[in-house]
Amino acid sequence: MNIGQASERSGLAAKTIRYYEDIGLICPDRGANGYRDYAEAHVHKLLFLQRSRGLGFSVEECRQLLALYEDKSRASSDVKELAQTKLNEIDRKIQELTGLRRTLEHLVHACHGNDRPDCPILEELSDG
Amino acid sequence: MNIGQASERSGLAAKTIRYYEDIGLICPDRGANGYRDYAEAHVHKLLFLQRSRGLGFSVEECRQLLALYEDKSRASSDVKELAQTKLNEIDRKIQELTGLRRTLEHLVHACHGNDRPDCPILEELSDG
DNA sequence: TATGAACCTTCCAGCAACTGGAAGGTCAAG
DNA sequence: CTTGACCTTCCAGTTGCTGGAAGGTTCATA
Repeated sequence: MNIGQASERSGLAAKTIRYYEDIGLICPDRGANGYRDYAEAHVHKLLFLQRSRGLGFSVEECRQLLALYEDKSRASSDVKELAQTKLNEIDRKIQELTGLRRTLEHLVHACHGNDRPDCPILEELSDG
Repeated sequence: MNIGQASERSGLAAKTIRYYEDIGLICPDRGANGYRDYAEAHVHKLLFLQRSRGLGFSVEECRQLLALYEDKSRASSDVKELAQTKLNEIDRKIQELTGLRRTLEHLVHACHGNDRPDCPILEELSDG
């Protein structure tokens, strides 16, 4: 199938699929007209990428996961380790954002938000 | 003062400060030797930037906040709106990450993580 | 006075992970 | 035969810096 359909099937933009090819993640055949030609296996791989990206793995991590996926002799502990690391990262991000949220909410609350120029948000940003 | 000290005082890397100058956020004087020369007011502005970036505002949003800060006739509601929008964004991000976290934790839990190749994480990524 | 370290300058390139657009080739329908 | 929807490649831009090269300045010390 052409890239348009592969895009529709995988949920990835055609541009993104070409980019993944550029960086060596996926390599479709080519038709006589030079068009890329995707088989089911390719779509499967694209979906794998779409899902793992959606889970917050970086493209490089996706490359590792894909390699593990295709390595029939892999140990599941390798995959688990990758996922656990990512889980920890996500936890850290959530904590950071939650802290931010608290501060910002506090500021928004303190600001009366009217026509007058005095503003606790700017004061805080200015004076720490 | 030179950029090195401005960097130390503001907590921003010298490179970052030069970058902020490139994009027109801050414009120090220059000494006879061509060195940048920062006054207290500049350091103040840099600290403002450092704090607002730390609160998750984009550089463009920081530019707006800075403009509001320097506009003596601004309304505090303008600032509050910006902060509220950012707060909503942060909320959305937290929710998204929390969803991710749940999924990933589920997968990590389901994977026995041993030497054998069968792995629920890869199965999920592969088959959705 | 010379020298060396520690500053400072500009410019160019690159990171992630795409996205947009230009310029052009191909294909199917009417 | 034309129109419009595809497809191709290539180049540039996004965000927010960061690293490095090549060179100028300043200051303390030998």
